[in-house]
Order: sequence, then C-alpha cells, then structure tokens
Amino acid sequence: MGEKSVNLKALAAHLDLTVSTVSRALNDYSDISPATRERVKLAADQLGYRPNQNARRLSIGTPETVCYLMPRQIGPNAQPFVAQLLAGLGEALNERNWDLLVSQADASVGDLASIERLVRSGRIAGLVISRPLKNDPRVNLMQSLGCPFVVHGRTEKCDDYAWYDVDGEDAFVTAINHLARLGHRRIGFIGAPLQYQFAQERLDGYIRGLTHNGLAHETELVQIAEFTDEGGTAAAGILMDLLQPPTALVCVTDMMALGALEALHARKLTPGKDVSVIGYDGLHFGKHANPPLTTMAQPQAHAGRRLGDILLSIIDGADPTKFHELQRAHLVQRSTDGPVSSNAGQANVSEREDSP
Amino acid sequence: MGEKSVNLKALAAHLDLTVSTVSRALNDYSDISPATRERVKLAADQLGYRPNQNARRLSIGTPETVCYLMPRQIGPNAQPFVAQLLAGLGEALNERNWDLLVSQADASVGDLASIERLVRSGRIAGLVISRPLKNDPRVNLMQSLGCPFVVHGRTEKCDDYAWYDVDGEDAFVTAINHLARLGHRRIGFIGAPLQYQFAQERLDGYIRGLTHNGLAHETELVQIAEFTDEGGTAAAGILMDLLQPPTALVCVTDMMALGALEALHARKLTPGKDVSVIGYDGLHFGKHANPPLTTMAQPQAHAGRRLGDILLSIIDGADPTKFHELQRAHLVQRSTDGPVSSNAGQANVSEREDSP
DNA sequence: CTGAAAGCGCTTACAG
DNA sequence: CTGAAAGCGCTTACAG
Repeated sequence: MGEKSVNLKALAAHLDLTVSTVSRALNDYSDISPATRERVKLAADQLGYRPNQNARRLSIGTPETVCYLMPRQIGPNAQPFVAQLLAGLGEALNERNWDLLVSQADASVGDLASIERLVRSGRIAGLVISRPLKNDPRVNLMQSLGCPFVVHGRTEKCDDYAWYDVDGEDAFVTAINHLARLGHRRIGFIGAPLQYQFAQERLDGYIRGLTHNGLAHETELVQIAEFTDEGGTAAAGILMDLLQPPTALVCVTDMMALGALEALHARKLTPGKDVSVIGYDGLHFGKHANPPLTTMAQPQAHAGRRLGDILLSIIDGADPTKFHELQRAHLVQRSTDGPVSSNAGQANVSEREDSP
Repeated sequence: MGEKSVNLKALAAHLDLTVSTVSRALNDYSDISPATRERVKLAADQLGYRPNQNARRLSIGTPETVCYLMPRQIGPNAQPFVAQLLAGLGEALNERNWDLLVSQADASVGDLASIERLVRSGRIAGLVISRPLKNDPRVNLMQSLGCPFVVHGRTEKCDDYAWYDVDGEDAFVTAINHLARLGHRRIGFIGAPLQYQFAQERLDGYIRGLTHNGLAHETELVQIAEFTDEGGTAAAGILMDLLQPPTALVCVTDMMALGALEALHARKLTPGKDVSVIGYDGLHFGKHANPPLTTMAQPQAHAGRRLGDILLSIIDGADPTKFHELQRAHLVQRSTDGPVSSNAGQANVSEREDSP
C-alpha cells in the first residue's frame, strides 16, 4: 500500500533506456523501433506507470483542463440540472483525457478576481459560464484575457462570443399563444430580476405573445421576484389579489410555478381549472406537482455535451462567433393549463371598494 | 486582449532582480527586505502576475487538487443535491486555494482504471467517493494506492477509513415507530438494489423498526426497484395489489416515494388517508408533491463542507479512522402520513380467489 | 539580504 | 533507431 508511483526515470532505469526514448515510445513516436515500443509499454503497464500530469502539462504548455463556473445557490436544491450538465461536459472532455474543474465565481466583484487568477495561473484552457447577466462582466473579462469560453445562455449583446442557449422568448410566445387559444385574455407574468438576461428574454416573449394575440400589456400583471418557489408564491399572491386578477400565469421557472401553485391553493383556486399556470424548464419533478405542472420544457439532456464540444473546438482554434446555438423549448402539457373558467374576469371584492 | 501573461522571469527582469528573490518575496520569506518585498508585490499586481500552477505544483510536489467522484445519473434530475455538495466542497477548498475536479467514475470495472490513472498521474491529493456499494472496489483501490479519501456514505466494513454519513437505519426505525404509533401494522418497504449500502441500511432499519414494534417482517412487503420515481411506482403497484396490501409505505428515497404516490393515485387511494407514505432525503421539492410528502430529512446543507474539511485533514496527515461522522435524519411531517384508515386490512378481491 | 544552481517530471528538437 | 541536452515555470536549499 502506498508504493510511491514510478516516474519516467525509474521506468527508464528499469528498462535500461533513457527517459527520452521511453517517453517517445510511450507517445508512439514513429522513430522508435516496434520492438522497444512494445517492451516499454509492457513494462509501463506492469509497473503501473502514469505520466505526471503537472509535469506533462507544464512541458506541453497547456493545462488540458476546462472549468465550469457553477451558478450560486438560490435556495435549496435550486439547481437540479447541474449534475446533468457536468456529466455532459465530462463526457466531452473524457474523450481527450482532459479534466473538469468546477468553481463558484459568479458576476460579483471579488469573483471576477478569482476568474482572472484562474486563467492567468495557467490552470485552465477554457471556461463555461452559466446564467449570464444582461451585461455580464465575466464575459468582458474573458474576452480581454483572450481565454476561450462558451456561455450557457446569452448576454444582451452576444454576437462576438460563443453561446448555447434555449430560446426563452420564443418559448413564452408559444406559452401565450397556447393560453390565448384557451380563451385567456388576462395573463400574469411571474418573472425573475431583469439583470438576468434569461429573465428579460422571457419577459420579451410574454409581451410579444400578448401583442401577437391582440392582448394589452398591463404592467400590474408583471410581477418580479427571486426565482425560488417562495418568490413564485409571493408574486402569484400579489397577482391573484389584484382587483382584476389574471386567469392564467406564466412563470420564468418551474420552481416559481410550483410556488405559484401554492398561492392558488391558499386561495382555494384550482390550478388548471380556475387559473392556468405554465412553468419553464421541464423539470422532471413537475410531474409530481399538485397538479402535474404544464411547462415549456427545454431540451437539457445534451446541453453539457454541446457546451463541452463547442469549447473544445474554440480551444482548437475555431472562430467563437461561429457558435451561436439556439435550441427551442416545447410545451409539455400536464394538468395546470385549461380553458378560461366561466367565472373568469370576476373582480376581487376588496374592502377598499367600500371605503370613502 | 490576450497579452500573454507574464511569468516569473519576465517579472524579475522588469524588477532587475533574480527569479529566486522575486519568488521568495512573493512567498513572504523572512530573509527578504521589506522594501523589496513591497516593490515586488506592487509590480506583480501591476503586471497581473499569477504563478503558473502547473509549475508551482510540480515544484512543491502536491497537486493541491481534490476530486469529487460524481455518482452516475439514474434517471433525469436524479441528483438535486450534487450542486449543493460541490458548493460545500468548493468552500472548504477555496480557503487554501485548492482546486476541485469532478469525475464520473463509479464502481464498474473500466472506471476503476480511470480512478487509478487519476491518482497515479499526480493530479489529485485526495478523493471524495459517494454512494458506495456494500463492498465497494473503489474503497479498496484507494486504500491500496495509499491516497487520501473520504466516503460520503459507508460500506459494510467501514472502520478503517474516513466517512461522513447519515444514519439511514436509525431513520427507518424512526419512520416505522411513527407509523406504528399511528396504528399501522402492515407496512411496505420500497427499496433500492441491495448492493448499495444505503439500501441495505435502510432495510435493516425497517426490519429493526418492525421488530421493535412487535410487527412481523413479511418478505412480500419488501419490494426492491431502481431508485427512480418509475421504480417507486412499480414497487408500490406490486405492494398495493397484494391480497393483503399494506396500509403504509416507507421508501428509501423521496424520488421513489413520489413515484409511489402515483401508484396510489392510479388506484384511487388518497396518500396520507388511505395509505401513508414516508420518503427519505428531505428534498425541497417534496413540499410541492401531491400531497406534500412526509419524509425523513437528512441535514444535507453541510455535507459538502464537512467532507471537504475531513479530506483536507487527512491529507494534512490526520488519521482517517478518526473521522466517522454520523448525522441523524429527522421526520418532516407534511401530508402523506396519517392514522391507519378504518377500512385498513381489507383484502384485495382478486380474480384468483374465484378461480378453481 | 540577494544571487547562482539544482530540481520537480515531463517533452522535444538535435545529434549521432 | 537511441541518447544527451535544453526547456516548461516554478521553489528552495546553499553560497556569499
């Protein structure tokens, strides 16, 4: 146990060869005789030799490592997709024997410094940024550092770097179209802080959807909150307590939609019957919601793999601006969408109406 | 953009000093005059110098990196806790400026080779293994390699290495006690494949709980399936279709419990009223289940941080066998547990009863 | 207090 | 076909 692992020198000595020859044999140089190549490889296997990667990478001049910048936790279990994304990234990297680092620097100040340190210290050959802000300083930083990167999502101005995204605007147009077809004319929007580009896009889609269906965009129907279930509950509460409450709600994340369902339950309203709710993400968990959540599902199975492949291509020298990959979300109808209810449009009777 | 980052040599030249002096100044050696130390640090800041970590680590002889072995995906979004765990690990590592690698090797054959390569190639100083099997070859491998590691969970024989776990046996005794107090006498167990130690432990707890409450352990009440919601649905279906179906179900994961709820709904049974269901994990999502899921919640907020701290201690030379940290899960009562229903114990009328 | 030198474990032109 | 040597960018005894 703990036999110190053999290095090139020891292996060479064992074989009565120089490290130079052994190294080239191991790396399949053509100027090594087949005989010694085999002999070397056999001995390497037997002794369990593995080249020291720090030394190797220092020598070849690339860290053969890529970093995934984890979005910070917003509430408990808010990121069920991280594992899947990492699995996809790892799959792409494994094929080359590259490593996957994870770090937690977001768009705040101190974290920019940590990103800079990460790339300047030669630890990584590329970076995956996720959940970008409308104007994200990390993107600017990476550009000025000249380090390859790919964004999972987009910023407002996104033409000069690589990204992979799902079309949130289109998804919300689809959701509104669906609701309009069901007869809804007052549709509430439950959104996330607009500094996040995804939040802005989905709001844009909501507005475009309204316009497209000849519906007015009333600002009181737009409620912004943290993208957690509690945020969704709070926002839905405000909307349902309006004098003219909406008959349907679209939510920027499934988590918020789940929270919105709670607000409906608290008001004895049945989701899908009294009030329709459509979420966004397509989380598997939505199937078990009360009732099962209708949602705009994004095709997340291959996001990690694609992000990895794109990043590797860029590191290999491809033009980043060639990679603008936009996927579409699709409507998954479960049980929270339905035709506008007969008593729709009923005004809430507020105490204030009776006041002076 | 892309100014090639300065290295020690360039920085030294810029300062008219040798790399030797500059290195020691940067690392706060006491034999450097305060004046030049300040001068060096200032210049380093200005030029954005960051020591190349591959070189540094090769020189100091440690990779300053730790690896987290991700459990493989079992179904979509099956690992909502991975993000939280990584965040905790990262927090512990950040304090020393160490890196966090993630890899996906599980207990299968080819993956053992990849673990061996990982440690032999000097890329990592330690490893976090999760979701171990009863007898996990990864643990044996790490021991024979003499590489520090910590297990999230335990194997059957777990006295000679470090682990952090939640007491699943105790949790299931608690769950059974709770159900027994509510009058249940036929309690079904929905489990995962028993090669996983966690599955065995929870089954042990189930049996111990039954015994403790004077209830018989009937093998037909134990159903093993994959730990996904579909697995839970299938297992619950079999149990509820028994001639003498159980009046309560305990499930080894919340995911399986959510699946079990579906099986009850399909049979027009109301969870918490007709049949009680208790899950395990304490997933946040359970709050939004139909109805909200009662569960044995594990304190997962600090698992990552603890695992990181333990691993670092071992790397620093602490005795691994000193770290056997067992947390307790606690009952979170939501809405799927309730007193045994009045029509409990009613036999299913099967067609076979009418047969010859 | 600072410099010159060796070494970490590889890779890769360059000789022979 | 193989060897001797330089170099990757650091750190750290060892001199002076």
